[in-house]
Amino acid sequence: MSVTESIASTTGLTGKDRYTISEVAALTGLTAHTLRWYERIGLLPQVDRSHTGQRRFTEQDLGWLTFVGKLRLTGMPVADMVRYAELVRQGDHTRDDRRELLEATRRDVLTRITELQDTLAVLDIKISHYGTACGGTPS
Amino acid sequence: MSVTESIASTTGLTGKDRYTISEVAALTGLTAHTLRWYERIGLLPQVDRSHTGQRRFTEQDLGWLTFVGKLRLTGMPVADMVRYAELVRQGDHTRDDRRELLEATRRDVLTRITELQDTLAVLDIKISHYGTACGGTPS
DNA sequence: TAAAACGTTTGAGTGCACTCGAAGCAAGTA
DNA sequence: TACTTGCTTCGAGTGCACTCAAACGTTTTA
Repeated sequence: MSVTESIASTTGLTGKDRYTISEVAALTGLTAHTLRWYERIGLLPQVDRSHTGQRRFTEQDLGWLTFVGKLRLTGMPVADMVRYAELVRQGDHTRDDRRELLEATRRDVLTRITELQDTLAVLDIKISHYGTACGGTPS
Repeated sequence: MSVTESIASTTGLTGKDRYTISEVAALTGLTAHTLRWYERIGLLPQVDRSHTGQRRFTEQDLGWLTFVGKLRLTGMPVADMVRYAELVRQGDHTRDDRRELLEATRRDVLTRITELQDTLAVLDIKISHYGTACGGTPS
């Protein structure tokens, strides 16, 4: 979604409606290899093809990839993301499952934020020890 | 450090000063295999041995493992943790390097927290869409 | 038209962080 | 004494998420 928006906002247009694999690689930071792999495992829906069989990504695909990128940052396993993608493909009757999956993910993210803040506190303590000339062993 | 402290606070003693590998496994959640592997790669300092050659972990070791656990949560590669452990072993003249390493890690952690909060916002938007009966495709 | 740049597929390889198995020794228990 | 449990080492295996190679087809530029 945000990639789509940024294209729209920086070009003043809706943007092209078809992107080659190398364009998408440049936009997302993923490699072409990874994009093909994502499609193969079902993390990307069936990508449109040109008349010669080359991939042509839509803005929807870009939006989905941006979201997947965020999920990846949470440490969600690819298999779970594939599961979510499958639910989306299966249509409207999976809405409850999807919401639940997202809520579980949300809880995980909150936990991870807490863990990281905890770690941050430990790091600050250690760094402050180094800052002063206290000479303690950092264990 | 916190493991040591919690032992001290729950037993009212300083705690034993030597722990078997299975005790440490139970305390840290790591497997005995992993603990041996940590020592082998230099992530743990040389662990003391009993007269029969069995490992006897000290409270210092426990504290170090707790810290390593925190670093692991940040996604720091094991190789970097080994590097830090080496600096500690090399003594006081590596203090500056160590502080710098910790400060770089601190910056990484802050970045990751920001990323996660960003992801949280996206999740909240999506969840709110599911919460209301808006029927939009989540892409 | 020729060359380069980019695309396709399948299947195999890589790097990380464990994780396990096998073979064997040592201490404690019935 | 026999059994159980736990320890040792070494090297191989696992699961994840890519990552690459090979062989070939297509599109664009000079």
